[in-house]
Amino acid sequence: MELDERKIKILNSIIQTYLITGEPVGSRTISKYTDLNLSSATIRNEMSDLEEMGYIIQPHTSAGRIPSDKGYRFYVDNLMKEKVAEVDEVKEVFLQKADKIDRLLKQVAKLLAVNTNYATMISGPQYKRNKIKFVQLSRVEADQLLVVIMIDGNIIKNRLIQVRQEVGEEEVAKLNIVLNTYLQGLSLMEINMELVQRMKVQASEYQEIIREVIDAIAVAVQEEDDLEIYTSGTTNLLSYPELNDKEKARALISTLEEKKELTDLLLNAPDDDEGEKRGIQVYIGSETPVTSMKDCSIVTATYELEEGVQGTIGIIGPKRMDYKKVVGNLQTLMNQLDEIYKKK
Amino acid sequence: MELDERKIKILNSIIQTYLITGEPVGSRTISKYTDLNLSSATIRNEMSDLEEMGYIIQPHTSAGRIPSDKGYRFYVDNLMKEKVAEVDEVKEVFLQKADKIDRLLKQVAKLLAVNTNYATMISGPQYKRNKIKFVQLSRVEADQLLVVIMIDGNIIKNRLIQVRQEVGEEEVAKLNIVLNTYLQGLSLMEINMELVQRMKVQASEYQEIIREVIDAIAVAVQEEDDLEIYTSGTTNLLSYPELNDKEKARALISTLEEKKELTDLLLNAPDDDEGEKRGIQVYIGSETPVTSMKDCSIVTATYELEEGVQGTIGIIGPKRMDYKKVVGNLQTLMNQLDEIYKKK
DNA sequence: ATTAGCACTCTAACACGATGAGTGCTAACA
DNA sequence: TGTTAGCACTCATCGTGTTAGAGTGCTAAT
Repeated sequence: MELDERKIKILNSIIQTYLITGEPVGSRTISKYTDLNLSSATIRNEMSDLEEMGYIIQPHTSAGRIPSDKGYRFYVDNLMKEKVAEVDEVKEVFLQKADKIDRLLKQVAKLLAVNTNYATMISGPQYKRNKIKFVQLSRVEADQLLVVIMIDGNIIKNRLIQVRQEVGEEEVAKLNIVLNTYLQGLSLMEINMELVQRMKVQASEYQEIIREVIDAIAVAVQEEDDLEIYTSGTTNLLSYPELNDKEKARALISTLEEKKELTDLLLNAPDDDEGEKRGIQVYIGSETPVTSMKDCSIVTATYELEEGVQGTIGIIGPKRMDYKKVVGNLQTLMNQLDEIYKKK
Repeated sequence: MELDERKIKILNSIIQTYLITGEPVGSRTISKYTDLNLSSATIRNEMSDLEEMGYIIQPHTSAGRIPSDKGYRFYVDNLMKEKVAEVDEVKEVFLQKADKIDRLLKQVAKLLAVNTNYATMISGPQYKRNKIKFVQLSRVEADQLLVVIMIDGNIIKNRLIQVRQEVGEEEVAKLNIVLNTYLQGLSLMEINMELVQRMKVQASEYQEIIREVIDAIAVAVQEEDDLEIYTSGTTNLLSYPELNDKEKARALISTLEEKKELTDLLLNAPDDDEGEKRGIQVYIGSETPVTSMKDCSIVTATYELEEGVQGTIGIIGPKRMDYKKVVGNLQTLMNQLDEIYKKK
């Protein structure tokens, strides 16, 4: 059987209506509120076909139809014309220029959650590919040093290290010079053992400290489990009747709170492909890798602050989420980010 | 009417039973499972009295009784003998010695949530009374400086500042000396204008930078809105039937997510009074200052890591929460904290 | 190919009665 | 005077039966 023009129109109608009402839609509704001028009986036949083809589902014998995952997928891929989003507020928020990046991310998450009325999550940027801007060693106590590492993108990490031998101010100053001469401008991957050896030679009796510092840098920069994920609006999900199985809702919000499971989702996001849809990905129902979200849909987008500093934003809602709006929102958000961070 | 020995025993029985079952308890249950050897009829009379006195409530005519807020209050104040908690795991967690304090707090929150099956919240420590351990100024770009501030308790704050005039490495070194000579060992309150003036004189043409740095310190140290609050186990609350009004549950979890409203609760916690109950506070039902938690009880405790570095932990559960266990848990937790941080 | 009409199915909503837990009251008892 | 047995009463809960309405699938007519 083929998906002809008319079937597509009907399918679109069904999905549109369902997105708004959240209730199964019947043949009569479609017949009345479409410009096709067909009787409900005809629609019924078409719907029967659509069901057979797997685009829609009947929850029970005498109910209307609701879109299946396949139906939503078709909608997202072919029928949806993106809305130009009305998120001008975004700009406002960014102009406050939150200096600390995590605060910014929290704001974005919240803004999106309020705007869309879905749950949002956002992962902090990954630094791995980044270069060390400078390293600063300071003496706290005789046997305690503070390492401050600044990475491209003005991200600052601190690390406190204990050393066995005592060090004085002058040595610290000397070490600072060594460290910066060798490390500045390097990414973590570029720090190899040969380099470390050379540094150790330079540091003469303070080899151990060099080793400690390198370790600290590695930990601070890599810090896989430091992947911060901020969520917002999780309780929005409680207001969608299709998710009101209590146990499921609980599991869902729990995953959002735990955050562990979300990492996969956010890290495996596709790269920014710079096309119209720039790294925007839609998971529908069982397409998502997280089991507790089988009844939801997730839209993710990859943002990039500066070269190589990138993270992911995700929006979680019911399968009948307003895909247009969500995608639109994300798109403008990405643009805003570009505008502010890249053109700066 | 007086609350005699027998009435107290009965009240205690009712509360105990209700804590376990979560269902209204009837006269017959008490008569059977108490060593008072009284018939249900007698119990009924007594219960009638207790109701009149306001300690218990009848949800509807033909149901058993449940404790009122007043009843719980009496229980907490007079009847409860604290359980010695079985939170030896706490020690384990602490020994991992999470170097970053916020990670530690998250762990504690989670541990408590898992242990008690209630929701927990924990506020990061307040630094206000703390002394500056050292200040470190570093040159990032010609017109961009990084201020690293370390406070007692090894808490590190970073601040990036823009300056109008350009500064070279030597000036930064000089400024560092000035800053540390004047500021080391001072608390924010002790930095007065006179001191700032003296520093400015020393810094000669770099007065502006001194001002900027002081500002940065003030912001970084004070940072009221930076009060981090971590929550955990919020979804635990969904499993208590008495909180399953959907709208209420939503509001409740929402407050926990928003965190704004929690600040009052956590900041106004009473000081550590070093007695047996060391700063542990119990809010029952309508006693709490947060409206969405009218149907819950909250237990808060104040912890202190080092002199002056203190914050608050809160546990939120249904009114029939296991007060003994919660208070016990918090108490051992406090002790552990003391042991590890103070005796060090 | 489309449509009107009809029989059929299924859910949601409501009423009804049975059940049982629990109470309050009264009268008898120690 | 305190305690208890007994009984009538209340009320939430649960299962059942009924009804209304929405929606379908099929068939026959257009």
